Amino acid sequence: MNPSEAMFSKNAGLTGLPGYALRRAANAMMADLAGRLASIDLRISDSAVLQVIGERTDMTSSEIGKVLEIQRANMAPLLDRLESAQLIRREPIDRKSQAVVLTQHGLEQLATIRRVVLEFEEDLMARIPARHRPHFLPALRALMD
Amino acid sequence: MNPSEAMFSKNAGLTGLPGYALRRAANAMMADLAGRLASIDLRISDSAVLQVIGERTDMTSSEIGKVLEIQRANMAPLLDRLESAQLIRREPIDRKSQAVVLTQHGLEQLATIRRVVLEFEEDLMARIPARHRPHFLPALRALMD
DNA sequence: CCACAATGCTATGTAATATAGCAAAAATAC
DNA sequence: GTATTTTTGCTATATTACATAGCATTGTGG
Repeated sequence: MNPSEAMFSKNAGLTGLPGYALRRAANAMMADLAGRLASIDLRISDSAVLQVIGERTDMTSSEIGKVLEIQRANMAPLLDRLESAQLIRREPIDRKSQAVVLTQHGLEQLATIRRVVLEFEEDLMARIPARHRPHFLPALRALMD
Repeated sequence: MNPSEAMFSKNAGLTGLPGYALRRAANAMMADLAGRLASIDLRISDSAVLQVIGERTDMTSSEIGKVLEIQRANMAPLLDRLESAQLIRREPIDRKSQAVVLTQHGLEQLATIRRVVLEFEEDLMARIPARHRPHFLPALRALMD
């Protein structure tokens, strides 16, 4: 079934449309992941930030933002939150920039995050029938730019 | 590349994770569609509601909500907005329920919506490499429930 | 008939994302 | 080396989707 078939057949409703299905699947996935992260008091975007600064210790706020497509304006309160929770520290690089680095507690939480996220990702893939599975990520990446 | 490979290789960053890629793809898609619908002053969820009541003229607010997974509480302001825009009317069924029906203007807008959405869906599918394309919707539907 | 469920709704909160603007510092162009 | 432009980090605020709690009324099944 292609989009125009889906639009004019009332069988599947809007769920026959890939764009609509994409939205619904993403919502369900986000709710699932948010639930899993709630137990460690983190939001989805918090965990994404912690994951990227887990690799490098010299990333600035705007670099993190570029990687995750989070705008500078939104990074500020996000990092404030992580700093209040003692998960990160801001360390001056020069008089303008600052590195965002994990604290000890942040490093410990990151281990948990990695476990939770990995399990989540595996559960997600497991729900996709095997023959479609290898095509899923490549298709998404084509849509991401 | 499977999730655990992706989590511990810094090549792809988080975009190697299907869940993260799903979120990013959905965001990009939503922004695109929202932009296309902005020209006719509609939100994505507005257009979804108009599309479902285009098929039947006897749906109540809560039935629409069930189909689209929009909660009753959120249907009220949404329908208010569509009613102010003269796109729908609420017609009493009994003293409790009411049918949500398209006005003449709503019917005209629906034609535009269908055109815009169909074009959007086709553009979306066109961005996915052909070999992955047939697997995309089935995979998403497996994740939706 | 009466307990229970459904309907439509208000009020409110949360999360992700967006825009506009700003001061200071750094990078660059000349 | 000074001048212009860009970058950085930030505040304030708005938008959109979605969530929870509660409520009065009405319909329905035992």
